Amino acid sequence: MSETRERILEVAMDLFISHGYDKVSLREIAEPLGITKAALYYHFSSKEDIMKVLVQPVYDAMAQAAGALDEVRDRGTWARNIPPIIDWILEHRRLVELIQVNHAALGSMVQDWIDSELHRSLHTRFDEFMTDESLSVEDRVRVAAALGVLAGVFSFPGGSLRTDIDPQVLRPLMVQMVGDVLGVEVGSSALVERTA
Amino acid sequence: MSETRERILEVAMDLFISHGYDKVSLREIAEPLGITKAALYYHFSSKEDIMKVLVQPVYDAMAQAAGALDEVRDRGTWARNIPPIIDWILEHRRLVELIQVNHAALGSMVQDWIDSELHRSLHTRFDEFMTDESLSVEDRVRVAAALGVLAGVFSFPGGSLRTDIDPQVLRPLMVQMVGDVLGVEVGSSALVERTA
DNA sequence: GTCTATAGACTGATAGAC
DNA sequence: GTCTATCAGTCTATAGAC
Repeated sequence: MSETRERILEVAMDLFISHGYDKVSLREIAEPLGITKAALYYHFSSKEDIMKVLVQPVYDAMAQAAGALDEVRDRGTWARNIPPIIDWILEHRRLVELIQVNHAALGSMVQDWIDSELHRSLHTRFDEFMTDESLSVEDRVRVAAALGVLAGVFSFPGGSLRTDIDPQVLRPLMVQMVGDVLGVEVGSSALVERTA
Repeated sequence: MSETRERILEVAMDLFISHGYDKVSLREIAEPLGITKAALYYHFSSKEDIMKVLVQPVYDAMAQAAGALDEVRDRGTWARNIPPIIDWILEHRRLVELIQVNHAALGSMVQDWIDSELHRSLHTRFDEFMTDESLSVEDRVRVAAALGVLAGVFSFPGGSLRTDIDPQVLRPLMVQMVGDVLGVEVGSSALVERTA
């Protein structure tokens, strides 16, 4: 892959996080790279395309995670799949930030993407889960809250948590907290369901 | 307060949540009200002013909460103050959504507001908290995660949780989950203390 | 691969009539 | 309080030279 293309993605990632997708112009992305905005169109078909390429890994990961969680919907299964998810998040902190900050911008983009590709099935799957009457309200709310924990750690005002804290310290804490919220033991080795 | 002004705020709230602040034009706000965008400027000094008026209650509430939490920084104190916060959130779900969705847009606005008013002290207070070395990393992370729980319940993809679930059902669940994350008992005893 | 130049559209905001 | 008309600015995207 082209060297310039990579650098465009890096600069775009930084600016989309710090200023937000909508506020960033193509001129602002091109300038620090020493090129003009017109040159960007050689590497990407549109501004939205840049964002799409950036967040693609997230949807890939979500599709994979959703697939794993699809078959059995009990807390034990969730618990088993959580540590890898947390690892993924810790390795892609910037990506989590990108999505968190650009909630609104991504919202309208996904509306368009949803008509094609796997986004449709992914969106449907999450929606089905949250409206699945065979699951208790408590279970569904707790899953949403667990995702809130994972996202919240990186979106706290001030941002000091994002940068200052060692991932090695953060990981066991996150595992513990998600376990607390889901009401299950999510040990690195032992996976014992906590019967309430 | 003017009737039209109220209706402008309602329409703006809806649109800012569903499409995002940046994507909503003044024309789109005025049209459903049967007026032109120029008329908006009689009621508000700018587009940003509309947003500012909408989110003002949040900062007021945050300032109040921060004041209460300022004096004693132990988990017991946090626990005692959580139920009222949850009540506030449940009564202002739309407002939480508004902030959640427009993270990026609000970010750059707050940058400007911070030079004046109480926003500066509020921002400083949160930042101090998160970098306070006298608190353990675990405590700080858990507080951030607890906020993630509160926000996460309302920002889950699909939005079914936002609308479908009865606040009366949600409240004890949220109290329980925040307690789980903070590692404290936020039981019914604390609820009784609450002044309705 | 990158440039200059420009099209084409939309936006927030203001001026002034009623 | 609301209107019409308009300004000045910004943006994405394209055309075509090099």
